[in-house]
Amino acid sequence: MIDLAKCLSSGQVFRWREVEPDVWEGFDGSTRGRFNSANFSPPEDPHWHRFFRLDEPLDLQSHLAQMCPKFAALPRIEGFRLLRPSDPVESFFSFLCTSNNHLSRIAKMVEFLFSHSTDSSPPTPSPLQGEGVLDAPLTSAGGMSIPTFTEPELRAAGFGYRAATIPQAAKLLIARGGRAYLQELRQTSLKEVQRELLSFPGVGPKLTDCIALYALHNTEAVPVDVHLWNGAVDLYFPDWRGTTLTAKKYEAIGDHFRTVFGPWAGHAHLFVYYADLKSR
DNA sequence: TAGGGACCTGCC
DNA sequence: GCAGGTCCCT
Repeated sequence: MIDLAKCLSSGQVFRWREVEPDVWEGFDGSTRGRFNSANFSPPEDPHWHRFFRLDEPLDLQSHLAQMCPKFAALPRIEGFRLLRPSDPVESFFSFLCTSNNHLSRIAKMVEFLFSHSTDSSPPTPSPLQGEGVLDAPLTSAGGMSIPTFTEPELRAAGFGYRAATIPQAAKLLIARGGRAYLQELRQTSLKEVQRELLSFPGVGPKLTDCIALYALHNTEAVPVDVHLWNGAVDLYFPDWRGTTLTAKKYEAIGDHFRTVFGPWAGHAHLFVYYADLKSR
């Protein structure tokens, strides 16, 4: 059993809305979805099979608890799963919107970036169709473009100080090969990925690991935000209670998760993160 | 290395 | 005031 609402509203993906009670609508890349969250079972389609990671244990939390007794102390989070978004460009820019930000505003910003770039929307002229746009034009063949808005446009749309970094990051991404560059990074070690992503403006250690985990499917990545910090301190680093997160500690937390959970570190992080998110 | 402050906007 | 950080400067 998958808790669809929990999965889609937990900050892994940002393009889904509950359009009426128990009905969730949104996009993964250029693929549209409309699902009922009451008694949800994913469609047989290979696309959604990958998105919901159905080749992985259904009771993920128990699977992880077997690797770590302390992890078993977490409250039960029913039906929760790590998602596997298909389009690295979508995830890349989505997480660029998340720094020091709230879920509700993130969703609006992500919608602004991508609302014109899916094959279901009418091919109205938009800044996305300007120069620098990669991949297919906005046709029924699908394929999402790279957002190439300018800073004033994003300022006007309420992006705040991220209005400066997002166009810069887009330029750099395009210069490095765009979507193909990100897809190549899927075959690259986490260390190397971190080095690459950290060189983007507006991308620090936390966003680096978010992009590694969700855009690149590197499940060794452990994004340490305030919630994961709280949870990790409670669970594994009680001596650090009352101290602040530094670069050293950031690294140590990720290393600990990787030591204990190996390639399931990213999955484990999600439960620790979510448990703290809901407890405060 | 660690600590402190600014930064857009919106909600508590 | 502070938030699901980053960047810049002591």
